[in-house]
Amino acid sequence: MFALMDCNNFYVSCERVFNPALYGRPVVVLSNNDGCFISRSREAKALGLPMGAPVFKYRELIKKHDVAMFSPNFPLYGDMSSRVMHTLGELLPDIEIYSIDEAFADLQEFGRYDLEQLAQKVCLTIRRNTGIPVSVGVGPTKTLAKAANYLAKKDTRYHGVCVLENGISVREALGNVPVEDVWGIGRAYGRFLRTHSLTTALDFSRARPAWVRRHMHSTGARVQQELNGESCLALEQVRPSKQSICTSRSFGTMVRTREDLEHAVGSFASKCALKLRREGVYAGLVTVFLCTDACDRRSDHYRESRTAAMPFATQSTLRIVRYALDILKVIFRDGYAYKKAGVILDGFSPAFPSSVTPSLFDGDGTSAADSQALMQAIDTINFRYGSGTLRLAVESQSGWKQRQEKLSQRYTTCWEEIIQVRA
DNA sequence: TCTGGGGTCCTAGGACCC
DNA sequence: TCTGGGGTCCTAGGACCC
Repeated sequence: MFALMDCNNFYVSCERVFNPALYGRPVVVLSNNDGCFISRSREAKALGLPMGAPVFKYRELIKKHDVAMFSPNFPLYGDMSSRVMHTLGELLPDIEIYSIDEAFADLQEFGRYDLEQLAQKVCLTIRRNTGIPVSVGVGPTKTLAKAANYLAKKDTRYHGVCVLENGISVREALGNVPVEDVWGIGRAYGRFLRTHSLTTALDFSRARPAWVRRHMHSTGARVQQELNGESCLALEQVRPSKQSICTSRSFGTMVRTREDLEHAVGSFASKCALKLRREGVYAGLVTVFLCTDACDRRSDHYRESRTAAMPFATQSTLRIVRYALDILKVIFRDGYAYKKAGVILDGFSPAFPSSVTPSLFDGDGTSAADSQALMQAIDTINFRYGSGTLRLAVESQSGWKQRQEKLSQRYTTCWEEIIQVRA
């Protein structure tokens, strides 16, 4: 059996832990740039604020019901996530951290336990240790555990825990899961399946396997097998290393000059290089993209991206930023109001020096080893004294700031912003 | 008249996830 | 005025190899 633990409206719950006045009130957390809703409390959902909807369309409703809004505070959510996962790992030793707010657990060694009780213990302990409310779904496959979790959250009768153990309870439950909400199906396939009168997870599980494979390929076939109790997806306890790394942002106000875009793209490239070093891999390709506002119907649009192959794979901020800025020179067009830009790294090699061949004719005077030591020194200083303590001149926020008007404190990761308690 | 068979690698596009 | 950011996997098709 597998369990899936999922935090309830995680980002909102993180804000509430440090601001108890928010309990019982409608609360939302916004996307970067304060653009749309990415986490909603139960009260906010009840008001009809949809996931992913732009904030400006709901101004009146927000004002009328005094909805509390927050800019996203990822340092806080990341730290709270690791606390939740730590507690979960103490209760259930074999876990796969699937996302910032979800983890699977293999329950093989709990064969003789009452799984319902075990799941309840998980909820209570995580709530007590971290303040974060969670739901737990249990089933014979990961996909069924996901479906169980969906029901645990959706249907209040389950009180946050749903265990699908025998064939009958599985079938009953799957009849209550809309087909597009099955893990791995999604909106597009959901629409397609509905045109063939397959509206629930149960309908889909009973469709002809050959038909499913023809229209939804191997992925769809696997989803169906998993729904029918045949486990195809194992617990992945070691996270596979990343294949690409991306840093991109929308701008708070339009960016028009090349200089301002250089500040943005330089900052994104530098951030990518840092992520690359944390991942422990070397990038061979740099991509830069930029675009005007796709939602703006009055102005001309321009979007372009270009990829450059670097002469050898690197982790160096200096090199990666230089290549990114070179690409920007090529794709930048004067006269447009840019809304968004980003940098992507891929073409990874695992480790230096075994699989990275340095260039014999590399002309910038720094050996790979020197640049390695330099990056390490910069990272150490920035870790100790705060990110951005040492940075390139081009990394600057001038001209491309994001909107971030409702930011809460970094209560758990920054001494200056630690919570204050009055006696 | 008539033109094989078996591969690999890469990319773009479309789907999915959180 | 105003619409996020960061990932994965799969397939088809083209270019190339012998």
